[in-house]
Amino acid sequence: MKTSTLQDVARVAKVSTATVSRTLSNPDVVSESTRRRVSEAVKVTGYRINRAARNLRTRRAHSVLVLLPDLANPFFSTILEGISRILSQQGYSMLIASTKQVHDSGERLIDYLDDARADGMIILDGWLDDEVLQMLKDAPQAERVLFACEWVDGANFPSVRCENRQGTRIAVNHLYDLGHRKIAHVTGPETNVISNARKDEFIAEITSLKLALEPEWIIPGDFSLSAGCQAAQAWIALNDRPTAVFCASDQLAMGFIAELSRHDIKVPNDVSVMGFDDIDLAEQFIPPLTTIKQDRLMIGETAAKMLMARIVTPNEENLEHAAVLPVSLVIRDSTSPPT
Amino acid sequence: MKTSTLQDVARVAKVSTATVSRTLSNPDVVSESTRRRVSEAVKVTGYRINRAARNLRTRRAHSVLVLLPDLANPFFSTILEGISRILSQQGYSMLIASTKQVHDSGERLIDYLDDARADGMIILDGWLDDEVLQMLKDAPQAERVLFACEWVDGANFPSVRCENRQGTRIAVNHLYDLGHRKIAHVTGPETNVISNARKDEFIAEITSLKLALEPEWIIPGDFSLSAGCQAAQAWIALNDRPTAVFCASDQLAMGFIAELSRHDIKVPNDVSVMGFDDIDLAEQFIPPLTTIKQDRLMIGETAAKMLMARIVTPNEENLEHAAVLPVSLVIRDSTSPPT
DNA sequence: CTGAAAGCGCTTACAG
DNA sequence: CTGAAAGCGCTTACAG
Repeated sequence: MKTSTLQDVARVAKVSTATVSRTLSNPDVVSESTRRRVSEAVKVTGYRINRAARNLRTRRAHSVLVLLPDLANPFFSTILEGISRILSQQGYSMLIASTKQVHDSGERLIDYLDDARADGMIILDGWLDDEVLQMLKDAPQAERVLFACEWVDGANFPSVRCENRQGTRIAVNHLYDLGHRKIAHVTGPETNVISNARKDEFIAEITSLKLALEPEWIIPGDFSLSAGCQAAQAWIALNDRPTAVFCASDQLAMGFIAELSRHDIKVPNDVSVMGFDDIDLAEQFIPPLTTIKQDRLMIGETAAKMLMARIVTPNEENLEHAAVLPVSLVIRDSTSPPT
Repeated sequence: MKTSTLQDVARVAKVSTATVSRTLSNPDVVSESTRRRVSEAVKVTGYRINRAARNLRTRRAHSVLVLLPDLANPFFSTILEGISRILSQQGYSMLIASTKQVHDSGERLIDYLDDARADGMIILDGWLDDEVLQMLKDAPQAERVLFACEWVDGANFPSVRCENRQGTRIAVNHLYDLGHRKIAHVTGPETNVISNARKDEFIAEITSLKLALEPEWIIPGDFSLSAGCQAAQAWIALNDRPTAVFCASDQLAMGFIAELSRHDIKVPNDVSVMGFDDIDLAEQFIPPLTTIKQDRLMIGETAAKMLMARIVTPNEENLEHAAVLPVSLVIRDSTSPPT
């Protein structure tokens, strides 16, 4: 049972391959009777288009690369779901790679675009080497590279992100409204744009609320569970402990709380803790986590739509260049008035 | 800056395209001096192979589809990492799709193989329709379809899975050794092969240990957090509550514990609870979860290696057909002797 | 509305 | 060791 080609269909339908091709991709331009004959022939032969051939001919890979920092990070799964939904609607496939593996295999990221494996890429990694970044920036394909969640200050890549600063203000004000006046912040990684946006806005908002802010109340972290544990130790060691802690990610908050619980410190009774992201587990955590929700499905869908627009109509004038999506406060049980 | 082709390289190196192609794919067959000239020309022209062209010519997609039930499920991320590692070593790309999206887009799963989008597929979804399954089974491409974690009773697909039955015995005996004599089981989905393997073995082991087993002690679930919550309510409602509960997944166990904590029932003081899988969060959960660890990285790597062997040498006689990987007991804080 | 023909960029027998 | 040539399976101007 060899797979049949356009030729086979053409022979059975007694038309040219050109006509079969048209019937399949643009049925309106052929006559009713031709359309019927071709569909019949397609059915009889069990024809499936050969995408490798179509890709070569149309100079399109019909696929998009999604670059993750780390495949094992569950933060990204819902974003992938959103991306994949849009791509698959448009007949595109989703290729996945992690930065580390691309690097280890000796490839350059730009190769994916150059060698016709992908028509564009969505980068979810804020940790690209300057060298890699420079290479992307200089390439003519740069306009088919889009950042989601992360972005690059100074570079002109299209991007999708959430309202990091507004989310931070909402978080601080939630704690303030509960009555907290001494609020600490556990940051994400020092050199990360998201992390810095949240940290800067945290400081700005604390200042504008005229609250005290000791330098030790900004506790350095890196978005991970284990950094959250370490941050908790730092908080425990403080003489003058803030009554509330705003963590730059849910994972940080969970690690923070887990470590506190090992020291018999109760959340929210002894200290209020909140996160950022609203990952799936935030709701099931004990206590369920108060956090700032990012709509990750929408981030994924928006990123895919913006990229597809650039792929399909590359020279369009008014392409959306940046989307900043709203966030919302989700109040659960890890925050309460200070006691 | 148009991308250059083999032709361009050939022109610069003053050889034929055939020679350039050989130099790139099989350097040993060309002369030293040719090799130098060609590499030089490749550098000068910035040549990148066009994979669409190569794929068409070699009748290989150089990519593998990984099918997930649900992109948003973090259980799979480490498996993907393992798969991707092996694929990328061999110059293959990883395509990701979810069963639902394939279905919604009106495609058939087998199309991915038929239309030259993928050379093989790894299925991580145990929920395929009978119809879809039948179509895969009958297809000549069936030998390039491999199941991982999940498998299909009766069908002859190659598969990779962990020692579900042995893991279950280890779990039951861990609880038994702690002194528990009344042990409940929260199952996975009713029609799932993994779930049933674990349930059947649970019953067998309880029986062989000559322990009591009331019908209500087998609590139906479906691997999810929320099913775990419901199972906890069922357990709470029992007159004669088992002192230990073996859950068929970590997510179930976490939901179970979360719900108990809402009712002020302490784990492990009031009841011991353990899971299965050892997902990333098991360690950070409160209390850290005792569980049976599946090495998901190894599952992914093994699956990819087995599939690649079938793709590269399809007619090999002694291809490995099934791999069953070991599991191990990870003792943390959610289990203790009964009080 | 339809067909003949060129060509996308490679690889690979075949011949030398 | 190397080259000329065919061909993978499509799509798309061009001509009618």
